Amino acid sequence: MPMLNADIARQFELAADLLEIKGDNPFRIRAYRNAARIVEDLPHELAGWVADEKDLTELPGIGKDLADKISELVNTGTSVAIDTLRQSLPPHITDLLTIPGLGPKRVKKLYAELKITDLPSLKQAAEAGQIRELAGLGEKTEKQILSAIEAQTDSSRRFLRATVIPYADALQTHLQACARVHRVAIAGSYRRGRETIGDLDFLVWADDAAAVMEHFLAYEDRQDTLAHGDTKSSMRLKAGIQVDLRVVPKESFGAALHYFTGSKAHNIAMRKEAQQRKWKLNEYGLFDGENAVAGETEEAIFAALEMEWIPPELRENRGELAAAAEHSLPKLIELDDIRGNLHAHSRWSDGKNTIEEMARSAKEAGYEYLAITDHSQRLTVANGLNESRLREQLEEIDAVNQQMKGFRIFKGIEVDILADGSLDLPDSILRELDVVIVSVHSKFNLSAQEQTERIMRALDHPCTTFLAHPTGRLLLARPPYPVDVPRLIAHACERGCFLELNANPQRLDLNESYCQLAKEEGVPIVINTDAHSTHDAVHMATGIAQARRGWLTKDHVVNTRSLKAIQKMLRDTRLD
DNA sequence: GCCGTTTTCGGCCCGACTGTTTTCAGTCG
Repeated sequence: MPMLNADIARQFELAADLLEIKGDNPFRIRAYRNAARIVEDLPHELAGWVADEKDLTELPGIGKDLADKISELVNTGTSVAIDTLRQSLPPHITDLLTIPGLGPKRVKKLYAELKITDLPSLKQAAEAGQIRELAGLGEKTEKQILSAIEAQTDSSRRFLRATVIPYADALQTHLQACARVHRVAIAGSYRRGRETIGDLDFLVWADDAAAVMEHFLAYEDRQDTLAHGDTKSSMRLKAGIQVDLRVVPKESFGAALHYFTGSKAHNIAMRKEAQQRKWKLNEYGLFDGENAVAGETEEAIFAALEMEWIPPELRENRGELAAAAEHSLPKLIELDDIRGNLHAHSRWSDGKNTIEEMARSAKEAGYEYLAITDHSQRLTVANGLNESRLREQLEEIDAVNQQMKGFRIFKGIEVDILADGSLDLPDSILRELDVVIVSVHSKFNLSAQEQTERIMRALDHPCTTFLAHPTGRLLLARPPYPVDVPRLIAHACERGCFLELNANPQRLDLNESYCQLAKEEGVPIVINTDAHSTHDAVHMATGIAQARRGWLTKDHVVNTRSLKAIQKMLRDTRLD
C-alpha cells in the first residue's frame, strides 16, 4: 500500500498531538499541523514527487526536516522520529484530546497523576470521582467529561452543507425577529461554502448584547446551552448541530465577519499582513495603535491592506492573499451563469419524474437545455436501459422537444464503465446520442493503477463526452475509490473531453483541489445536479459553491455556454 | 519546525469563556 498524502498528514497530526501533550515548543507543533494541512490539500500525491526526486521544500511550510520526514515515510512507510515519539507515550492517549474541555495540559496531568491512558480509563476515573480531586479540575469538569464520552460519536460529528442550510435559515429568521438586532450574518465554514460543516457561526450587530443572547438561547429548537457570556454564546440544536453566536457593535461588524469566516490559516496570514504594517487585526477591527483604521466592513479592511476583497470560498490561505494584493483574483462563477444541466435521470431508469416534467422544471429555472442521461443496462438495480429501451426513449425525447419552444432536451446516457474499461452499450447506439457520460458504479476495489487505466480506456472511447463523479466518494459515508485523478485530468486534456463536478451534496465530486488542477491543465468542467427528481435542481447551488472553492470562473465551466455554443462543444468531444 | 524588503536568529495571531486557583490557566475557535 503506497503512502498517500492523507497518511502523511495523519502522521504529522499525530506528531503534533504527541508533542503537545509532552509540552513541546508550540511553534514547532504548529509547523507540524500546518504541514499536515498543506499535504492533505495537495492535488498531487507526494509519493510521486519523492519518486521523481522533486524538491519538497518548495511547498510552503515544508522545510528540510519535514521534507526528509516525508521522503522517509514514503520510502520506508514509517518515520523513526515519529515512531520514537509515539512509543514514549501510551498508544491511545491522543484519543483523550477529542473530548471537549481536554487539551494537552490536562491530558498530561491525567496521565501523570491518575495513569489515565485512553478513553475507557478516563471514563473509569470520572465515574470513581477521581478527576475532581486534581488541582485545577473540579466536579463540573468531571461531569462534562463523562457526558462527552457518552456523546462522543455526536460531538465529533460533521454535517453535509446541504443538511445544515434549512437549520441555518430558520435560526437566521429567529434572530432577525429580535427587535434589538440590526444585522445578522452566518460566518464560518458555512460562509466559505465547505462541503461539510462542523458548527454554525452566527454574527449579530446589536447594541444590547445581553438581550440578543437571551433571545438566541430562547430558541425553540435548542437542546442545551454550551456557553453563555457577555458577547458570545453557544448552544446545541435538537438536530445535534452546534451553533455559536457572537454579538458585536456596528463599527466592528466587518472585522468580526472576516474573523469568524476564517479559515484559521487565512486569518493568521491576514494578521501577519497587518503586522507588517505595524498594525493589529482582530475581531474588533484593524488598528494602528489605538486608532481604528477599518472595521465596519470587510471591504474596508481589505482595502486598507491594499487588497481586493477576497470571496469567502477562497479564504484558505492557498494563494488568495497574494492574488488579492496583485488584484488578480479570478472572477468566480455564480449560480446565474449556469444555462443548463447535462446529467439528469427520468422514470425510464431510477428517476422520479417524466422527461417532460424534468424538462419543464429546468426551463422554469431559466435553463436553455437539459440532457436526459439515464442509467445503462448493467445497473439493473436502477432499471438501466438496454439498446431497445434507449431507442424508445429517444423517440419520446423527440416528441417532447417538438412541443417545447426555446428549450432543448439533449439525448444522453450515463453508461457504466465495465470491468475492462469498455462501455455497457454498443457503439451503434452511443453514436446517436448528444451526451455520453461514462461512470464507475462497480469494481471499487481495484488498485489505483488498474482503476485509473480502466477509466482512461473509457475516456478514449470516441463517443465519450465526460466522466461523471470521478472518484465515487460519498461524503461522510464512503471514501473515494483508489484512483490517480491527476493522471485522469492529464488524460482528459489530451483526449479533449470534460470532467464532471457532480453537485449532489453527498458527492461534490470533483473536490476543490482537483477542480483547481483541472483548471490549470485546461480541462473543462461541467457542473451537473445528477437530478433524480425535479426537487434535485436546488443542488446546483451546492455545486457552484464547490466550484468557487476550486477557483473556477464562468469560462472554465461548460454549461455556462449558450445552447448554440454548447452544441459545438459537445460535437467537438466526439472522435468518430 | 519554518521563515526572511527587520534574512541564518529570533520571531511566530489574538481574544472570549469556563471553572476554579481569588487573579488566572486551560481550552477553544
